[in-house]
Amino acid sequence: MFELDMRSRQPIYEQLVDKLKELIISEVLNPDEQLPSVRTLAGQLTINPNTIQKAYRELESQGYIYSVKGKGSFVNPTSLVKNTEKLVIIKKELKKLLSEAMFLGLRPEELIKLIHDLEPSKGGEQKND
Amino acid sequence: MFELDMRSRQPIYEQLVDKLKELIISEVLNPDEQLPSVRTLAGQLTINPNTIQKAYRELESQGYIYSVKGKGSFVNPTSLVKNTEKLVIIKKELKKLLSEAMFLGLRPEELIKLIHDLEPSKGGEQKND
Amino acid sequence: MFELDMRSRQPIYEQLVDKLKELIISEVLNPDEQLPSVRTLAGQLTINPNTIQKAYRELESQGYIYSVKGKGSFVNPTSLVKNTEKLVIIKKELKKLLSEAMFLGLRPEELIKLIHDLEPSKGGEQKND
Amino acid sequence: MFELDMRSRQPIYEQLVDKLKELIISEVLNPDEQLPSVRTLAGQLTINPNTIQKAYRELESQGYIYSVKGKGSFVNPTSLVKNTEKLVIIKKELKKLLSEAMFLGLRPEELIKLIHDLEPSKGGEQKND
DNA sequence: GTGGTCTAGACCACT
DNA sequence: GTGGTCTAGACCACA
Repeated sequence: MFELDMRSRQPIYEQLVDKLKELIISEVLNPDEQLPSVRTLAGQLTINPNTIQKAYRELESQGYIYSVKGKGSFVNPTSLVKNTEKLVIIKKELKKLLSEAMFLGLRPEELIKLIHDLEPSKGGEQKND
Repeated sequence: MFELDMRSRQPIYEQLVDKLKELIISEVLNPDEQLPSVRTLAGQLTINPNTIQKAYRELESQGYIYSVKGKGSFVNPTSLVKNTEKLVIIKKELKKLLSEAMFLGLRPEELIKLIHDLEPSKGGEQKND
Repeated sequence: MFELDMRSRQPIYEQLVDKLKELIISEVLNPDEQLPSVRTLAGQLTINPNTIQKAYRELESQGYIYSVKGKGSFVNPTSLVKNTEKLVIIKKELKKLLSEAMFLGLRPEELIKLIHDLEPSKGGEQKND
Repeated sequence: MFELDMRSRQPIYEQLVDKLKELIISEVLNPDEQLPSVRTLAGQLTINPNTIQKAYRELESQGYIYSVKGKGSFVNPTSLVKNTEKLVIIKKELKKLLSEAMFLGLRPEELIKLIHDLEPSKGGEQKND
């Protein structure tokens, strides 16, 4: 299910955050759906439960999920996630990446294609590599 | 010349890499032009030469510059930079950022605007905040 | 009657405590009035009786209700609730919240409005969201 | 300097977050001032460095401080902290606390006094019990 | 069973 | 030296 790269420079918990965000954004995980428990997921991925906790906590503070003691962790309804401040930051990062990509030869058409692939109508159909 | 934010979360050497990439991409620094030496740049910016070294090494491994022992570091002709493997990675990152941005409510129009801002005026006109 | 948010971060028993306090404070529940029994309330809300128990125990230790073995739980006459120690704690918390709110830009006028909203209509008129 | 209650129900790291926020809000700690290092503070308080880290990380994600690898943790300029979403939450909490306080006999005058004590002009003069 | 806190101790990345 | 990540293992609170 999850493919973690233990040798990556990117911390494991961040990889987890990214993967889970992806699943939430692409609506593979639906609002109020329960996530695997900290311990179960830790068992499956053979990593320390604390690492999963850290990822879940990060997702919670970013508004993607909520956790309830004694019950579990759940996906937040999307309406709660919207954060305008974050959008500003992301746009800045996009700008940087875009200029580098175009320098390296990314053709605008490809870019447009990339965008269309992400249109909401597609809802999780697209390949992921 | 360089404005480094010593208070930024982003490590100084990464800021340097980004700035230098920008200058190369926007062709402020031309192919085969010599970069300032590690020591002089360190002196100008009043930071540790090791930090500059690290930035130059990173740029070299990414193909943006080349170093000649005893002479200095130089900008690579752009044709050599066009690294398809790198493009694949960047496209993946773009995809991630784009889908998150759209999830958070970025309107496609804004995105198109972002792209157009970068394309025609490639000579370094655009503001960067 | 009670609207519990099963998805809230706040433990269910605490939500119960808050709701019941509200009802007592706004005098919807009058002194010496009997509260619903643990079991019936548990049945109505379809939650575990232990959770109700815990809420009642908490309210009792805070002086808002009293329990009589074999008979049930009852609202305390308000005079008994006036616990100066408790007030000290609450004032401390208020101070903390107030200073943070003002640091984040809460204007004193808004604060005054908040207070006036609570004072005159004490009978439970105000909206609670 | 810090008085931590190891027996409190409130987690240590949260107590730390509160104390540090207080110091930042009351401008005892000034913008860009360096906080004690994770290890030093851990040593002084004889608690685990990880616990300090957790507190610092929380403060960072709330915008009160920023941390730089290899350099240390620093107080953020206040302008960066302002977060409107958080204000909404705080106002809701204030409402709850206020109604409880008034039920317990807090006189409006005392409340007004509390507010005046916090006016920016006072800047950290007030007693803290 | 669930999430959450804390410790002790190791190791990495950055300056 | 600094912050940051990760593990192993203990214990608490909630349902």
